[in-house]
Amino acid sequence: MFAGIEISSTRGLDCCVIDEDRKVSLLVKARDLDALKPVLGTLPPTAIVAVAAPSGPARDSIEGRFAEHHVRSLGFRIHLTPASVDDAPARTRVGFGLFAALADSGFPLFRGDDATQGAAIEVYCLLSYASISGTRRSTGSKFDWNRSVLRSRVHGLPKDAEQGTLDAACAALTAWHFGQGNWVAYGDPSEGLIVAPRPATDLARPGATSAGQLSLAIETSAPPRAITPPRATTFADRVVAITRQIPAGSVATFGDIARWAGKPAGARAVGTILKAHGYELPCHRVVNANGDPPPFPVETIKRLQSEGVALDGRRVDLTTCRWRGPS
DNA sequence: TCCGTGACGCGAT
DNA sequence: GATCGCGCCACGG
Repeated sequence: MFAGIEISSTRGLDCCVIDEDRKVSLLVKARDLDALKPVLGTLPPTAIVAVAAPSGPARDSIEGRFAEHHVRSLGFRIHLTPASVDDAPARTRVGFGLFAALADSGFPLFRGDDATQGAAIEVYCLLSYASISGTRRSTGSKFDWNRSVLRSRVHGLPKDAEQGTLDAACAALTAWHFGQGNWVAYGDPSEGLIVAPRPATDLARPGATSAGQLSLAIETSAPPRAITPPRATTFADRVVAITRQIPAGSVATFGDIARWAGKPAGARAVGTILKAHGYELPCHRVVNANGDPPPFPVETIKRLQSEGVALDGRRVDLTTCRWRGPS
């Protein structure tokens, strides 16, 4: 059995279950998570459950999850999941709750291991549609394109299926591909993987990817379970990138940068990294938590003054000049 | 692989 | 306030 679940913030949850022959055996609309839970209890322990929503918050505090960056590098405008649950939209929070409920029901989140039965996987429908069909929607409505992709691949879908139903079926089909071993995964296993059917063609559009930043090519030849180590940007890379963005007239603390780079406790490491990069970065705009600039007394103070940073003696006034962080 | 070092942060004194 | 101790993390020998 292969289940797919789509979450809509306005229309509730859609669930589609298909069998080994990709025939629809169950279609359910649930108003909320509690209404769906009884359905989860009816699934066999070996079922694969695909959910079209993020499985958890981002681990790093600035820029969504690595899975989403990888999918974006393929040209999809996937939403970035925040690091804080409080910042997540309602639909995303429902998704977190759903994955928790699935784990309770015996379908733990797939994290790239060998256990590929009785598992929950995260999917992204637009990616799945493209991977399955080998094409991207160019003209025409999204709805018509989705339906045409599914028409010959999922049997027994009602003619009047709504978008939510289609996406649930697409998720279920992705679960089916997963069950066949015909899948690839994007992202960081410890943070959350997005699973998709193995693409029929190379998904990356020429020019659509910032290959320098995210050279994350997933291995598309056998064995299918191979997951390319996802963390293409190291902590040091992110520290450098963030420091470069600090505007003149503002400063950031080592701790700020460590948090934005994803390691709140890595302030000390930020100092190590910045020291190694010397003059290529505006290191004078990075101060410690007291506002003391790094040890280049005269030069640093002069540069900060010329940029309009408020100084109390040789100490930066953090209350007025602290950068609010990368956008 | 292990271990010492350091442009850090924070709480305690 | 200053200073200390401890934890933290990347890096290099």
